[in-house]
Amino acid sequence: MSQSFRWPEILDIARREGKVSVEGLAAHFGVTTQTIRRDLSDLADAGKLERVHGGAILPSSVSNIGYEMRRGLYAEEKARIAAACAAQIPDDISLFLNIGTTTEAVAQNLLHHKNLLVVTNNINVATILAANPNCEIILAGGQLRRADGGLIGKLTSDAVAQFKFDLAVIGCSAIDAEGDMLDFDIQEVGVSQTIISQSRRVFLVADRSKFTRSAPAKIATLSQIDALFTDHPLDAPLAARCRDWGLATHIIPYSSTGA
Amino acid sequence: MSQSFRWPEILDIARREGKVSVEGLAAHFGVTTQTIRRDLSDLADAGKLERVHGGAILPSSVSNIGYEMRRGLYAEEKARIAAACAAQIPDDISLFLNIGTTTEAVAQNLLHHKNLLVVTNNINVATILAANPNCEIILAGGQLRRADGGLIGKLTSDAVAQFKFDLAVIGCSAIDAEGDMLDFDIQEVGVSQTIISQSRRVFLVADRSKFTRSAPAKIATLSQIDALFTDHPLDAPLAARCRDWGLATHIIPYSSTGA
DNA sequence: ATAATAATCTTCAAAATTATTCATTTTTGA
DNA sequence: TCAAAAATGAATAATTTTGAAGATTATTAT
Repeated sequence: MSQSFRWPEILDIARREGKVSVEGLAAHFGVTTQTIRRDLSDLADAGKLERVHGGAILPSSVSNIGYEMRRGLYAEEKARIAAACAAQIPDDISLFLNIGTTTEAVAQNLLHHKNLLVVTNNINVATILAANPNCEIILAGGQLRRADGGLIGKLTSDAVAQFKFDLAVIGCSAIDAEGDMLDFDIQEVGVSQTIISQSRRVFLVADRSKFTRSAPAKIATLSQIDALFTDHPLDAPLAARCRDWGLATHIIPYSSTGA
Repeated sequence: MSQSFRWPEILDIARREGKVSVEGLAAHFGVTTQTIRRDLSDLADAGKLERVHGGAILPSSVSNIGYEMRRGLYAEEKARIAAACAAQIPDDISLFLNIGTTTEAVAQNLLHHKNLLVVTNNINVATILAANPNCEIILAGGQLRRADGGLIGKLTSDAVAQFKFDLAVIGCSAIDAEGDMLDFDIQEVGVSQTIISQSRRVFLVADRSKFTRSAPAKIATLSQIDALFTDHPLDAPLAARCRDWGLATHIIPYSSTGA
């Protein structure tokens, strides 16, 4: 079985898109679907791809696909929340950005900030902010979670504990009616708690979906947070609590003309 | 078999496009397809290309190291060195991979290894190996060096010091005639020394250019290394020393047929 | 569960690519 | 200049790849 001309390009597309379709490749190369099927089964035999009905996927990317899809949920909302949050972040500070697609969106909006010292446990945040030459980036160590590029574990907490931040921007998996911030992963909770304890101010970014979900592990209560950025007004009881706690709530509705 | 004046240009096109076609080259050079076929099979015999129906593509070890690195100096040598090194790495071990394009190429060749615990201070290595579901990845923390995605500094050394590795694969900026490994960045030297001290075995990967350069900071001597992977035979005096030290030297010449 | 639809596998002939051989042209070294 | 060596092009046979048609299997909708 010799190789084909198309193999490297098919693999390239697969690595970029996470998947390839028989139809799409046939159109792309101008050959019949039959030929593409032969290519894909050869590549699958070689262990480079995994065959599925209608195409092929990367052998590993099963978990990554979930992440890419999750990234799409409420993407517009996240972008607006992130822009509003970034607008409240001054230059010349030390800043922590933790795991989460919304914090990644915040990083995207910090590309023109000056003189930031950014610490993060999110490999994507580091990659995004590398494009900003006016900020120093420190990556906390830890075990890599493929699902979202997060770094977690004792190593992470230890690293975070060595800093003191002017500001931390964090996310969470869920917020319940009592105003408790929750997460799925107990290891991530430990890291988040360390972050909060090491930060002078804390911003929480959370799209509306977080208020209707639940998760098992408690990170902290909203009373420990300085500002909340979200896209939908809070229920009246929770809003009242937040007022009592002195929490600044920034509501950026989906329809608003964002910054 | 002497070489043709077309060879360098064919390789140049191949590196740029990833592939070359018999028809295209025949038109480009104004010769018959027959002549181009002879060129391509010569280049394939020399291991510089891989023949496919209708043309040729880069050898797989070269093509999957990515466009950016392919453009670099001694890119193919690095790819071959990396493939040979990865072939000597068993499954089921704890492994450290440090900064360097060659170690990144090694990571590329570890995508089908099983049950590895990989620790790295190279953000690119983490990204590459994330595609291997059969290995756990731990990123050492530290300050991000944009130039190469390396993580360096005290945070990095501290993180590394918490592990003990079955094997470490490291690179260096230069190797001098006395057999000393040298580097440009003093912070990176500290990390490398910690790595060596925490590893049961150490592999050094270094293309030929490292033997003709110099750098200010000393990492260690080759006597502390277990195996060296390079692409060009060592000078007689240095080779003699390495023999005395019991260093296993793997010479993978440019013309060899890659793994 | 069953039918309908889509995707895949199998087989085979047509088309394209390649290897082989040999004559011709070009280069090289005395 | 000449002869030997190398490179090229052309013709043919051998091989490989491709697309098409029908049978089989998987997925989806009712």
